Amino acid sequence: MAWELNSDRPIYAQILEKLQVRIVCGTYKPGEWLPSVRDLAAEASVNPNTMQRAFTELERSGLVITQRNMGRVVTQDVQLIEAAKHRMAVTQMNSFFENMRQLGYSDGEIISLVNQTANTADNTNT
Amino acid sequence: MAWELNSDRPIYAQILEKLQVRIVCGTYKPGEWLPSVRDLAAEASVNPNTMQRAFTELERSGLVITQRNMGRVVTQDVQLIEAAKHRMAVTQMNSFFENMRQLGYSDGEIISLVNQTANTADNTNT
DNA sequence: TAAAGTGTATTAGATAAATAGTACACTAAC
DNA sequence: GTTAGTGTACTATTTATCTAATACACTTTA
Repeated sequence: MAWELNSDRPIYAQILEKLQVRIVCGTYKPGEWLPSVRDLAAEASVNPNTMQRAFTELERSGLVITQRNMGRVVTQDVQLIEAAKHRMAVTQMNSFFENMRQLGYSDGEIISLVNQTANTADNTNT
Repeated sequence: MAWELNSDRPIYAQILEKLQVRIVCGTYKPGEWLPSVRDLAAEASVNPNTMQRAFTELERSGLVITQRNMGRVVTQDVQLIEAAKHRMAVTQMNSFFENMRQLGYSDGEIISLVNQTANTADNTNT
């Protein structure tokens, strides 16, 4: 599983986002036990402290529940997961529109460009 | 003019992007003299060294030309500016699609959501 | 009981980024 | 010539992040 961490943002923040994505997109399923902090840190080639910090931040969203001395599980509250997914999508949408408008594109142009991009097959490997 | 710098990324990188945007969207027009490093630093509430670093990086794109001991001007090469604008738009589009797909949305759903968001009037102040 | 595996906490060191303060060489305007 | 305003360079300090290396309390399992 690729983590693809780069150095232009704090690593713990990148890990936090990736964990959120994996939960809302179903890679980690509701009620499922997560790998241990040490294992995930090794998988991501990162210090355990860094992974721990990412989880500490992730706790607050309620998407994972820590069962001390046993591990962590993904919440079984599918509505909470769906709400997080929706919230992340809205954030993506708004920042996308804001950035495109700042570049000088009208909403019509944005829609047109989105349709073009969606109809292009080879835009997944950029 | 609002700079809206936050701490989750290097400040010089954020400034660099904002300067690029201001050039491609016409806030700073072709051939126009830019404010001095010291003035811009004061305007952005940032150390002059940080603003200087942003400009040093910006030089490489060719969007601004430094005339030593006199100041900096925006390039008059409108094709270069247009190319930069297009490149930034493509980058925005691709990362947007990548992120939305990772969240589990199909291209059809993305297009639908984009249309909804564009038709919503109050999404500029989020 | 003993061992292995959890989350968690702590201390120390390394690195990058931002700030602060100062200085230099040059140009334009007075 | 003098002064003000450019870009640029330099050192030192502070802060945040990441790493490294332990250590502890607890649960599960053998």
